[in-house]
Amino acid sequence: MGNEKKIMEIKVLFISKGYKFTRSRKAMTELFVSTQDHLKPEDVHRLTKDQGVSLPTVYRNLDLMVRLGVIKEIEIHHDRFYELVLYSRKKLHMHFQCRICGQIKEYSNPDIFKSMIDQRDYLESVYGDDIDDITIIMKGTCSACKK
Amino acid sequence: MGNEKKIMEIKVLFISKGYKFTRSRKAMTELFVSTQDHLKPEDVHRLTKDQGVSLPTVYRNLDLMVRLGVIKEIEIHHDRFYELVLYSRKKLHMHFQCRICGQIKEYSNPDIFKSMIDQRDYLESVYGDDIDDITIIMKGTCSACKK
DNA sequence: CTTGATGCAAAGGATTTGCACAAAT
DNA sequence: ATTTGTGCAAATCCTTTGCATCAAG
Repeated sequence: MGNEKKIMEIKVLFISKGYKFTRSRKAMTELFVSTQDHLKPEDVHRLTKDQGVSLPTVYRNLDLMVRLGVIKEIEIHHDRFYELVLYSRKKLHMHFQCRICGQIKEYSNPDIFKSMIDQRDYLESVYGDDIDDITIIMKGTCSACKK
Repeated sequence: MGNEKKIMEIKVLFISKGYKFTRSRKAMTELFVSTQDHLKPEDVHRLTKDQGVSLPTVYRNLDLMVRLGVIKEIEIHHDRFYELVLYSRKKLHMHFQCRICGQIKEYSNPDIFKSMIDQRDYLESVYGDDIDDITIIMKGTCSACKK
């Protein structure tokens, strides 16, 4: 799906829930749609402040976009990161952070995903809980830093 | 293994790495050995301050105990929790937090653990990274709150 | 127009640090 | 005796909030 179409759909989502699609929200939406990176609040601010977005507004809209299901928050090593999830259709996120270079990458392997879903179903039946979100954070040494 | 023996082994670990086994570290060690709970820094402080442990010291020693591998930190919903891991022998931690009551519980199911280890080995071979730690955080509605 | 959103500045809360003193080896 | 650890108070950092103003629908 093209970025323009995604942005338009997110705009409609905001409006359908009674929120305005303001200049700030447009700038943040465009940012998340156009990057694969995991962004900290300060990153979002750095990349949108030339469009007049203040830091409190970044925080307020990150919260809102999480509640709307546009982006997802993950916490690693005392930092918050946000990434677009609206089009990921999966409720399962698997990240790897290298202890040396600090870089975060996402593992998205269909076989593993399928296996994790099976495991979720099994855990639900064993413990009786409803599980609606799974975040997996792995740490270690990345292939580049191993050399 | 008895708690006394664990405490003694942790004491030896501190000393073998050149750290002193002070009153504060003893109090914190005894606390973690004697509870199954996931404790926040403020919890640790509340439960040790009558033994004269200050909040900065709690933070300093939590960091140290993580580095020594005595305890592990997990971050959920903007909170830090710590738990004893020295005797858990597993490098895999699976937690569930209920969105309603906020309670955290640990899933420790041997079948799932074995399956996750297999998946880790597979991911290492596919991506070429060394994975030494896996934290899984699941969210949803717990069996008690579902009723 | 009307309501919600924003910027600014200030407040808040958790975590960290400087330093003189205390305590463990 | 020597070196590390600690308490206290203050500083720092990230995040949130109050409020007057602005702008989207």
